[in-house]
Amino acid sequence: MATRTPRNTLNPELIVTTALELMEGRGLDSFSLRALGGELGVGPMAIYTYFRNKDDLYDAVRDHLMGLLPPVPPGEDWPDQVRAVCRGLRRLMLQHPCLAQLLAGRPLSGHETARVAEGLLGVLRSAGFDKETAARTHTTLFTYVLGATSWEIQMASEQRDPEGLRRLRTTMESLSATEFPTVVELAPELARTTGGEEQFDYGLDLLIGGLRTAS
Amino acid sequence: MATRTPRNTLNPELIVTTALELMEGRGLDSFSLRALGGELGVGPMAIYTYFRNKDDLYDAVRDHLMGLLPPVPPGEDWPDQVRAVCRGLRRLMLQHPCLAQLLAGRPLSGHETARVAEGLLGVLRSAGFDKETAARTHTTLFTYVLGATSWEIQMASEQRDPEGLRRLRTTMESLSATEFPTVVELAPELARTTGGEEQFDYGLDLLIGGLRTAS
DNA sequence: TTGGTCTCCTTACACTGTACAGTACAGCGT
DNA sequence: ACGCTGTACTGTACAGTGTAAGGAGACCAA
Repeated sequence: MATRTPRNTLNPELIVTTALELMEGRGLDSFSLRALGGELGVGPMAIYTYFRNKDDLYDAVRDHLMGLLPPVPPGEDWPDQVRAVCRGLRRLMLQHPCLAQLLAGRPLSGHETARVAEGLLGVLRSAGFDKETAARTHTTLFTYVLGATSWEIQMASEQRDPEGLRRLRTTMESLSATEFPTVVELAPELARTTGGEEQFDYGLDLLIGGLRTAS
Repeated sequence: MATRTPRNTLNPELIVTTALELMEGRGLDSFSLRALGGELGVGPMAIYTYFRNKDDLYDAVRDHLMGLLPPVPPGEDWPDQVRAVCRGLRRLMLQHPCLAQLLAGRPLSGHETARVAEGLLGVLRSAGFDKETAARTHTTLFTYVLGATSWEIQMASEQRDPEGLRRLRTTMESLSATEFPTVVELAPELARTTGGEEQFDYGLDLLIGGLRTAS
């Protein structure tokens, strides 16, 4: 008991931001309470003073990240506003890859998350959509962004990893051109459309186009 | 060493099907190689004779599940065929909830997975889409189904769990009606649109509608 | 009979989240 | 100034995890 860490070195905000740094630095999979405690100069159990368990900490980090989303730009027509919100969420997920896993693994909660939902729902209601259509559209857009961007992130990380790249190649080469002619024929296009803003906007514009003609 | 398990009790197919049963029974999160070995009457390390590691086993289970997807129904127009493929994948994910996590966590690979891609790409090419549009549309549809159905599964499991239900309620009640008027106003609709075939088809038809007008 | 290969076993290591109990300190009412 | 209580953090321990390393028995070819 020679050196004892002073009192009140910890608080929820510090824990969340430090946890976020670790998640982004070494990846969410190798994030552990022991590593977090080590970074904070504290034992792993100290975290439990502020969070009930690891999942609660995950929720807090997720909500913190959602707080970084800019508000909806005013004064544009609704398709541009919808585009802005969806692109913003995609950008945020790309800048913080752990956000994709945090969003996929647990149900939504938190103040900042509600703020984001409020923004998108407000746009849709102002555009004249009735309650049910606004809710349906919100869920559709959100799940599209989630699925498309998660996929993009995963593919990008697979292509960064040499082992993953080798796996992709051998997978492609093992496909018989007689059994899967279309896949083999479209291999270059498929490789090109596994991510990128262009691919994201393509699907987003399909949704918005469908919304336009439906209303 | 009184009783020794006989030789050749194991093979990849048996391991995959047994692993699948365990994942569906107790959930993918609590699946472990020790539990799998126990179910097979074998030590955990025996699995490594047939799979390089746990992720390789995941890939095999995923591909096995993809093999359960029925082929594309012939003789219909392309929107109905696209609907059939997407609905089929959703149904499969709902019947085997672990499939969602297996699809989200690792890149695609495997023979049966390629078969599914071949089916959808073939529909799109036959419908007259050019190579690039077919590839883009394929990726868009796939990521939409993945995101929407993963979300649906997660919300359903949250609503089954009493603790999760309580969490959802308190989250909703904690939202100030003055700060988040639209979210509070649309709470009933949002709760209704977190899943279900109707919600899934709504988004799917937006995409197909967008495709129709775009071409 | 010998040698090799295949299949499964045992042991061990470095981790994980977290339950439980203990300890030092701050601020309180008396 | 005293003792009490609550807070913040520590230490230890438990039940798990994936998997690396090496060993042992069974089969088969020579």
